Amino acid sequence: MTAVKPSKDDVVAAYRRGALLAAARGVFGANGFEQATMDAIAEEAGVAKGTIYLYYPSKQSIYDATFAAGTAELTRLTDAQVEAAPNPRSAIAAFVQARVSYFQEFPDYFRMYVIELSRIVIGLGPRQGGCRVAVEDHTRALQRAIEQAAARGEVRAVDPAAAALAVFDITRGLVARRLLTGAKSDATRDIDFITDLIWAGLQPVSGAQGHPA
Amino acid sequence: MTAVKPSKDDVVAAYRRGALLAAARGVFGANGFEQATMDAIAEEAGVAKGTIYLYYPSKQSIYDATFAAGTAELTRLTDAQVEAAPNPRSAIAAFVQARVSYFQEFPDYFRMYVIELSRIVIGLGPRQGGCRVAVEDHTRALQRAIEQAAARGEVRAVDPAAAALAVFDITRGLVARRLLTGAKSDATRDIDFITDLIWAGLQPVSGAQGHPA
DNA sequence: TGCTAGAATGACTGTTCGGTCAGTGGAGTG
DNA sequence: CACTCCACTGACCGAACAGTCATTCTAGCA
Repeated sequence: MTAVKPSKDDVVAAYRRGALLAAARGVFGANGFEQATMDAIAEEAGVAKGTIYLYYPSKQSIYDATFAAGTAELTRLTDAQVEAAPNPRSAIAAFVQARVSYFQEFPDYFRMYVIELSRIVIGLGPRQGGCRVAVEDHTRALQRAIEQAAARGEVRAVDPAAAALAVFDITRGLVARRLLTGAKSDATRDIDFITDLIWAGLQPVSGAQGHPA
Repeated sequence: MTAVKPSKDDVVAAYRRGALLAAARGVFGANGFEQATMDAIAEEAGVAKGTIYLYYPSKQSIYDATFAAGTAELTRLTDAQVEAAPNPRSAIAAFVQARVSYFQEFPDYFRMYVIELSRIVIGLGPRQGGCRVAVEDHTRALQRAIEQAAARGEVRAVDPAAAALAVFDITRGLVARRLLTGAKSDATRDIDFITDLIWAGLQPVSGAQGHPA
């Protein structure tokens, strides 16, 4: 509400915060939360350790800020692409495409993301709720697309959440494998494979009844 | 080669090792490698910390032993179920079923497993190769089943490895979600959903050409 | 029962790392 | 130029923890 004009100091502070976040993403991505040290982040950012504490009160807080920044951007991009898709099949493709390319652009964020997902499973995530919501957020647009398609009879009457999560899981696995093998190749083939597999899997009629002997 | 009869001491030692492994699984599963402490494992096992070092030379080594034990068992069970399946569709169902039930029985192992997979992505896994192989091992039987089905024309000519990994990924996600929500309900519905989705997705004819407008 | 080997113990050590704060230097001001 | 202010620094502190080892306990034997 109070519309203060950003002073020079504010701008400098914002810049510093951004630089710290980028450094933190590199260090956290390369080492995970526990193995990452504040000294390493400081060195990466080219400042003294104490300086970080002028901008973030704790290791956890800079971690959270780093993760949240990436998550917000990823969600924004994914949703935009999915919602711009002209039809359900394209929506699936768009979902996979958006995430693969974002993760490929920021592999350090992807590493943080993967670790965070596994921390949730353990139950010691940073505020257990925080990231659960993120997964649901990331999945929501796709889920809605599938829901609508089901309503229009373009796909089987499946649980849209389960189907969306399946795409989510496969995509995550794909990105992980591409990152590991250092795949620089175009991801189009992989994305098409996933899209085909799921789209075919969701078709109304065929296949589902093949439970012989 | 040297067939020594197991002495009483050997038996006691084996028992002790087993107890330590079970305690370690609980602690590592609940905390992850870094957060887990040798003191906690010792307490869980009801021995003094020094005792652990009589059986395992380091924290890393007891971790590795714990993880390897679970992995070997999981692989054995999965392969057995998949190979016993009478047809490809059942093979997929068997794969998912075997893993869901094993993970459900040993949630602590599942937590270690998930963390280990994410460590690989970071690149600082325990012997980077160690677990890569595990994923391939776990996937191999299913992959072969899909391969054969493709050869017989029962499914589309897909990349069997990619298809198997897709099932792998979805299954992992399913287990994670069930663990999180504390789902005690029968997993049959979920397993059927995955099986239907993938089996339909692999069908020879239909679906794949739905790229309108 | 007394003796002994070696299993088990847990206090201790060295190190690592998150977080602190007294001190410094340089930009802004009059 | 002198003075002030504060962003920045990095040596330091205390806690946590892997791993050690001198000591204690105990099972098995004579």
